Amino acid sequence: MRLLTPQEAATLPREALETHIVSLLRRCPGLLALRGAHAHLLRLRLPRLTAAFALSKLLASCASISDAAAASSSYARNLFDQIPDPTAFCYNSLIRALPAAGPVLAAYRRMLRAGSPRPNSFTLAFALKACAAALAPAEGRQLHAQAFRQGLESGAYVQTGLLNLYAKCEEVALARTVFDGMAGDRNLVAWSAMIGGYSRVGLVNEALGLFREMQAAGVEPDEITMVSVISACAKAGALDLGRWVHAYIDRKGITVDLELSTALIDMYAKCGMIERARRVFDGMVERDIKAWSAMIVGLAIHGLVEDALGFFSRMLELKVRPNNVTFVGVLSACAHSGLVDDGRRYWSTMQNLGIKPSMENYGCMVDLLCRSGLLDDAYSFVIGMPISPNSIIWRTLLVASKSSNRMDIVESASKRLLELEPLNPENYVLLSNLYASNSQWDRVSYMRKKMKDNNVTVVAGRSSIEINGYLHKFVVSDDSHPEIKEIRPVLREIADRVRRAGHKPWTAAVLHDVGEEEKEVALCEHSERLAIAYGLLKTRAPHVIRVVKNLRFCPDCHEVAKIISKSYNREIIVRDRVRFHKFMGGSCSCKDFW
DNA sequence: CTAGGGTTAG
Repeated sequence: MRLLTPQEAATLPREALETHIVSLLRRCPGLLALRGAHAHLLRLRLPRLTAAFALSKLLASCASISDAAAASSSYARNLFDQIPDPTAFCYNSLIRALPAAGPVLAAYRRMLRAGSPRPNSFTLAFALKACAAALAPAEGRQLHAQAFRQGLESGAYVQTGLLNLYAKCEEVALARTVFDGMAGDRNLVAWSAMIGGYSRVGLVNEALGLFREMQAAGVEPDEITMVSVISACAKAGALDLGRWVHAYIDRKGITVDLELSTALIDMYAKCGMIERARRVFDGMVERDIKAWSAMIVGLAIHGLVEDALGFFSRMLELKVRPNNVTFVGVLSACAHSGLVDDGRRYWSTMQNLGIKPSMENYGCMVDLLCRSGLLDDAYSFVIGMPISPNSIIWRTLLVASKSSNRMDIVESASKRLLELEPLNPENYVLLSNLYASNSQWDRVSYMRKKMKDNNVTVVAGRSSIEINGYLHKFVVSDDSHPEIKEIRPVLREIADRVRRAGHKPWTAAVLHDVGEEEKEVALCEHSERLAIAYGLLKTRAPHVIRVVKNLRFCPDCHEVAKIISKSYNREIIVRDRVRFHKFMGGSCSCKDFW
């Protein structure tokens, strides 16, 4: 577009000048461009009112520019301070441009203190969105109270803003309260936000149930709704459901856009159908870094290392810039097949690309070194990390030190782990099992004592299985399932077969502090066995029994699943959260851990 | 000027 000269600007009417300002700012993708436009507008020596208009519009543009939030937000603050009588629109724009919940709340309070203008529903909607993005429910609650005080709580946008805030912060019950309060005017956005909230925390049946309710209420889903539904299936490993939902998407002619495709790739990969994931990926018209990353991570999960690395180079050739998540895929692929040198090379590639390693990236490197038996390298790598290692990293190191019988590393790593997380039951399960398998009984009882002293109780093992589109959940020794009477005999038979197969009814040392005779009961009522029993009861071969388990350091569930598989001639896959041991060529089975 | 979506290590 042609820029105006000051002489031209002086002769133009106000409307024309404002049009010029608006279309000029529309062309500003980043902070630099915006500053350029700002300088141009200053040169025009606009009349007072038009200048204020320009500043407001400049401020509004700050929210949508892509530059580092910090730089653009301080620029936005500067602009705001230059506006003599900021309107509500100005405050709203400022709030939109601020990066964190704290500053947003401060700006909101400043507006209240000024007395005028009053916040409107836009103000609250923006502020709530900022709190949701920053995962700051405390600040959000304050805004919730404010919404009441300002009489703005009934606005549709404020309500969905609140709903979404709670949903994003995983406060599902609060989100539901808001949702229930909306009864009459729930629109597609509200339904989607609520479904997304359930999906985020893994309440798949609730997400799916609400999805059905939504349809019954005559609200037609769009691609955004379906992303949440599909990712709920991915989280739960609900393959049949996921396929049904995919078919539904096709049947309804819902656009499978970039985000939905990515969700589908993730779902198929996490549910074990990597070929379908790949087909979705191949069918995409555009692929951004998240799509590539989902695909690469999916391939890595399945141990398809060459493919994962091949996709990575193809991605680089297409000039798509990798991010931390991409390198999680690449590095974990290397770790899964012992490619230490390649892993190290990718590590420096990452640094050369200016990507600051995330905790997960460090974790991948530790895992890579550990799996290759380079315990000393792994240990010095952990010690040399510029950020303080988290508990996952210490546990990775511990498990590997145990397999290599490096009790010296176990010693110091366990110390650090318990300092870091003295209240996490997972750590005690891990450590006491570790010492038990090394016959260090004094250590085992020390762990128990420490647990007791710290008032730590063990997390129950939880598993789920999908039957006919419904997810059945089981907890250790849980008899609340409506069909428990039919499940029990199957369980007993499983226990018999396990014993006949010569499997020692050994179980986690602290998980069940029980006598010998009770041990077998505890063993046969492990959650995954309950789930497998239910699967045997409800399905016939060749239906694959897929069970999802919550605990990673579960001592023998995969081994037992294998025995049951063989004995019943059924395919049984036990998956812990995302990893399929079936595809790992044994490299990741519990046997190696313990 | 408002609200809902996808990828992360053990």
